[in-house]
Amino acid sequence: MDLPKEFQSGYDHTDTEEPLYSQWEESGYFNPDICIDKGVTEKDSDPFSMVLPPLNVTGVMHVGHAAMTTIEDILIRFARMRGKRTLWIPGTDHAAIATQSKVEKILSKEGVRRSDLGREKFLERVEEFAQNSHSTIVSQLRSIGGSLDWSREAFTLDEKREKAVREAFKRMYDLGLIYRKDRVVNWDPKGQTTVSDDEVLHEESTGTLYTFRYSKDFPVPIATTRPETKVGDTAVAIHPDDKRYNEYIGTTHEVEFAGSQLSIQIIADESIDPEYGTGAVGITPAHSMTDWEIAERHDLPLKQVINEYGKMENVIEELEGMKTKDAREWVVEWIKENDLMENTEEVNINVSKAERSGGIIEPLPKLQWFIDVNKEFTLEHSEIEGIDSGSKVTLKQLMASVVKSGEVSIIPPRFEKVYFNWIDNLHDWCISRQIWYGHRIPVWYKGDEMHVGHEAPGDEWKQDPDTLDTWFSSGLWTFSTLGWPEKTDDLLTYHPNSLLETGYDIIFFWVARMILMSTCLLGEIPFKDVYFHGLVRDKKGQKISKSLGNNIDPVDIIEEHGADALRMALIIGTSPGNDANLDLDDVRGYRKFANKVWNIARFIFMNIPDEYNHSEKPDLSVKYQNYLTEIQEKAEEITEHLNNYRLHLAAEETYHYIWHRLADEILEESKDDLYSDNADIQQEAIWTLVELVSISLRLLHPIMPFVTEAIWKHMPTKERDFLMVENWPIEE
RNA sequence: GGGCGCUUAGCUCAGUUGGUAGAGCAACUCGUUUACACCGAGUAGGCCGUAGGUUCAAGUCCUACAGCGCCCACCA
Repeated sequence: MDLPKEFQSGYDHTDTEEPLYSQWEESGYFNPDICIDKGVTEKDSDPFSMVLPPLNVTGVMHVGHAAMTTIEDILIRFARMRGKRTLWIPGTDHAAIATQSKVEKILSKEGVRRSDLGREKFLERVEEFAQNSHSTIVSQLRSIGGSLDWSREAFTLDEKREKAVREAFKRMYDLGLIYRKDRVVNWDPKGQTTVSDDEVLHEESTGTLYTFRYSKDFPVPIATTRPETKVGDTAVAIHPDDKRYNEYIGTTHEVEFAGSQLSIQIIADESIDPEYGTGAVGITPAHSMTDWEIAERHDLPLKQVINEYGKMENVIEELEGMKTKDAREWVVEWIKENDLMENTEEVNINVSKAERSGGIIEPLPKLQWFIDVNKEFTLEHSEIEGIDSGSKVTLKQLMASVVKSGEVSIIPPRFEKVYFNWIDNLHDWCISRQIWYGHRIPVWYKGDEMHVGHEAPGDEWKQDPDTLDTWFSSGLWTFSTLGWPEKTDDLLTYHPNSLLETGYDIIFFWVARMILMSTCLLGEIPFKDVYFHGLVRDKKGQKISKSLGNNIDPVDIIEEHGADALRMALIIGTSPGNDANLDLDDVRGYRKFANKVWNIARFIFMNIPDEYNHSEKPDLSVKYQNYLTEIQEKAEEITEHLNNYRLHLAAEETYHYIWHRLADEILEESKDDLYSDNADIQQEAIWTLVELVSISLRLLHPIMPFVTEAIWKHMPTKERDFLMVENWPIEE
């Protein structure tokens, strides 16, 4: 066969990949409905659905995103070729705090603060920024070859998702699961907002543990690392069995400490460790989460002495307005001057910081919105294994049970432990934020009246100024992208999702929250399988970070070596849940592989006789029959690997077969027959080789879609217009 | 304080259910005007972290230990 022009030399990804992606897109095959219309997918075949973890509109993609997209695209293409109704929904996440602080940083370079602009103007700037990021991200997803259904693209902050958010909020409020209360929250003084427990990072550090008494006649010494908060104490707690102090339980003492009049009750609480410090803890209900919980149990009064800016308040004049750090020194001095200090000791402490802003968390009492994870409610409708419709459940129980029963299965399974451990320690989720970018809390106030719903009941009603934690809307993602709360066909067909593929770093933030939302609101699991991939590190195994300057831009790699090569490098040598290193030498190697595949096909096509008809199968000698049996077995193995999410093994097997078996051996062993004068022998050889390359290309397509599709255009065995919708070599 | 992962060829890592070790890269030798130098043929290189145990058989299962890394946890 005469080779077409583009086939006369080596493979060049630069003039292949972009046009191919456009052709795929124009074909409509990324959309399962069109696949059915065009007859490449059976109307009643099994669905296979997945969402792309929505990418934050904070910036551009990095190699980690490229790896994620690659893994998902491989599984999606595999499912599509197996004839499933395959849906993969793209989307972006507004990433509230992250995006807002990014834009604030940009503005600060212009010398502008958000308060200078006001809410509306500021939000315009954020949206402009988000829009730009979005365009970049979308083009990056395309360049990697992601076969996403763009017609269903979603954004966590678009109109449809807003509807879902408000509906979810209202339903959970009506169930009593969302409540508004004054309680101690993680306050980030730098970001000027609350954050959830999961957004707080604990850093090891050293500090001083001060042991002292409030006053000379106070019966028990206490120990603390934060003396400045002690002006807000309302109790001292001891263990009920602690013989040293239990005669004082139930007594109240009026003391004057650091200029403040304190009324200290001595109470007994099981949570106190008699071994630590003095065994007596000064309880500061307003400025410590655990103290607040103790205070709740004992109905203790609360006294706030630190404000939202991390400064002292409600204290004597000398301290008023002082930063906590300076106040600590002042109070320590006061203790010493009054001869109350009994001991000081260097100890390890944890410093709690806000994940995004780096601000040091100040626990403060604030009126906020929460999701109650322990409250019992009636799950009206349930399709969850082991939980009947109408059962009394808590969110914690729901979250635990679907994983315990195996209805949601986690890969690799070791992450189940991590998940359960998180649930065991779970507290109510603070969902309100004081930032501007995000879903406004769907609650309106008029005087003492409150309305929860989709819109304001009237003109005089004022909406809550706060916004929702970004993970509230992300938690709805598996069904908000399918049209919920409408009962759409998509929702019926594609929910629960078949698979969720994401990084293990967001197991709590996102995976757990999706399970919470879906089980609660739909009475359904959000997905059947969860596959966790690891982090992508640099060649030396170092974490990729700006400060190390080892950032690798996937777009640069794609331009230089091609998306296929990058995809292969990101898959081979990795295993589920483990971090992987990306070495550019590997990418170069796989680029060679793409060229190799190209040349294998070129060689075979060159040797196809002009009047060739592949449907006329010749009689095959044992040698050629064996080649076919062998590839069939290979294909079964590879299929098995893909079915079990062992992508790295599938890729390796495919690579190895094509290069070192098909090219190095089979092609060489067939050359004599190809050049034979005997037409039958020639026919036998070429027919088998065409068959082998046809199967090979189909096996390789999910992993290296571009080069395989480019070759497929010239395949004599082609049944459909694109390889991406051809049948997988192994039937289910 | 609790939990998890890793430790296998010079480097980076695979090794699904236990059957006397694999890949890529690097190195070395040789070859090639005939699909591909983005090539081929070949060579060398490993008490599979340490110590025990289970088993006919262990890189693979169990126990302990060590080094490295990670996650969770507000001992005030």
